[in-house]
Amino acid sequence: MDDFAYLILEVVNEIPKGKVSSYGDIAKIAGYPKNARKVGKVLSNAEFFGDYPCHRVIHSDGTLVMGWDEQESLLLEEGVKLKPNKKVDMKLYKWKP
DNA sequence: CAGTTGACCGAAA
DNA sequence: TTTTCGGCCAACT
Repeated sequence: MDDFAYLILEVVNEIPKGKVSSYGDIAKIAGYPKNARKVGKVLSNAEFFGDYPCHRVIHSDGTLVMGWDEQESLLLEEGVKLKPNKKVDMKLYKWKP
């Protein structure tokens, strides 16, 4: 567990139910605006560190993360509605601190 | 030690 | 609108 991962997980943990955010935004909030890619890596292992709502983190465009199978179901379970094109409605669900 | 890769992003074509 | 490209940085080969 390094400091970077800790910051990321803190931010992710602050996302309220029914809201989502993007990797880039989270990286920015954490203080590492360029490390968006690493955020993905950390979140992939986030479960190992503890229970975090990493499924609430999506692409900046609102599309679900590529290469991830459970995210859609998890979001629906949280109450986040998806458009027919499998995209999250950022207008309503984009989380801004 | 050098080259790829990745749950990415934003701008440009 | 979709595709391409460059940039960023840690981990892996």
